[in-house]
Amino acid sequence: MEKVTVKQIFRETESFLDKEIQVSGWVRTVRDSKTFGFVEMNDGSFFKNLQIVFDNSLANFDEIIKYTISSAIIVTGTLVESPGSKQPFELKATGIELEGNSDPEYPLQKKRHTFEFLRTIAHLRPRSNTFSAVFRVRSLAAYAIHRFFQERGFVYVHTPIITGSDCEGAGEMFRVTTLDLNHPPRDEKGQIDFSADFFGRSTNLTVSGQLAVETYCMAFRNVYTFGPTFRAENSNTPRHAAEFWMIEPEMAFADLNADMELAEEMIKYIIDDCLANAPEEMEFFNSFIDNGLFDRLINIVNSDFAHITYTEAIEILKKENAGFDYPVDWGKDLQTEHERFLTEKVFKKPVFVTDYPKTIKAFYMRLNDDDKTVAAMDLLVPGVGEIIGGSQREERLNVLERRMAELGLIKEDYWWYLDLRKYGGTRHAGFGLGFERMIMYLTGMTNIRDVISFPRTTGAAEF
RNA sequence: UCCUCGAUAGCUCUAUGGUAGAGCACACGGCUGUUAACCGGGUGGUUGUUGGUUCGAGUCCAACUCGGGGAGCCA
Repeated sequence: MEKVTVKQIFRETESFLDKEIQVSGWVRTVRDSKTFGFVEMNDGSFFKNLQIVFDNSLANFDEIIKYTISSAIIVTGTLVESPGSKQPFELKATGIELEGNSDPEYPLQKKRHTFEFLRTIAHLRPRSNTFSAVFRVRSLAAYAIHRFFQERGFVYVHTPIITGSDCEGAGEMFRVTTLDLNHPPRDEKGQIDFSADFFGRSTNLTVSGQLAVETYCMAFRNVYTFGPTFRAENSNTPRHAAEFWMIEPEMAFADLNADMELAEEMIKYIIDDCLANAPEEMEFFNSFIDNGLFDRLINIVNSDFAHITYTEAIEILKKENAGFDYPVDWGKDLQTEHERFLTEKVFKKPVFVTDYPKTIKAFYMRLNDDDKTVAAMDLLVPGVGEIIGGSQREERLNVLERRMAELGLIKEDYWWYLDLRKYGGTRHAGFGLGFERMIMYLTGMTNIRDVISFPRTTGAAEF
């Protein structure tokens, strides 16, 4: 007898109709009557459940009607067209075996739970509809991202998780150490002596693979990283986690315009791919999580992203004067309320904001001819805000060294980074995409804790 | 870190300062095509913790703990 998955049954129904098959999975609910009953079963291969019909001709009928939610079962039977309107077919069971019982205290009920409660049972929540859909889409989106870059000849580079450079400059870092924290070795000044540490120096978890991937960019032309990053920021919001995944492409012989073209193409590719390959999940999100989701995503795919410079953005915001809590002034960074106003009220679609003042951006961003702004871009999207930050990098050694000096950075710490400008440096550009923020945008989920399997946030690392 | 809201049965939530409640889950009974099945009766409580006000506190006050939302920072 052929063992099949629920996904196969849904995708190739014709080849299984009126045939005897075997399926296995977990009970979602049992509805029983005096002489017959229904088991709703999910086998993990597919978002939707399979309805199984059984009656008291089965020897273990009395046990089956008592199966608890999430019991593991193996079912044999014939796939038939269903008289019910809620499903096209059902499995008429000739045998149902209990593989593993589920304790009656199983905490997931059939009714709705709050996401807050489900976070406390992060080991069980993938069995719920919402999380089944979220993590299936997360997997597909990751694959789509790899395919997008691989199809374009980008080389996937694994940059280190443990980094010896304490100069990535993207936020607070987690220290990595094997020193005895109760009795750390001290130098003559009484400072902790990290030369006695495992790596012979102070090390941290990476906050960005960008500087490292730039080195491979100068060898492979077009490259990308896709891996975990860590920020020890004490920020407690629905959009921040201490451990999250980031995609960072980097292109040689490319300027800021090419960078933005790549970002726009990538966003559209991921959306298209998930709509095509996870239609049931996306339908679920549109119906139960975010009613405007399809309209928004289709609008993104079909529209050209807007482009404005930071200076133009400031002019628009000053003219609109929409009662902002924070003042709008050239030289100050855009606040969340300003970003959302631009993308949600002014443009009503994704918008690239470019050419920020050099004083509010990182040292490696390429200085524009006006000597005041840098070739940086942020992509703002309705609902989420900033989803991508990128720039053309400063390839001119003397300008880069001058910028570092202005910001008080020590040249010797960046010796290998500066070497790239000495040995055949070229224009190059890249960006960073927060993977979880992309998933939030794709699914309509509003809390980052609900798109990471086991989220790590300030004060929370259960599981 | 700051501001703000919240914490009552396993879950989701009601309860004017005066007897602790419902739906779901769970166990039991009923029902010949159910659809988060339905119907019946049943089990289930240190009201987050500590202290205070009061004849009397789930309810009012204070601190703490945990959680949500907003802000800062960012992806």
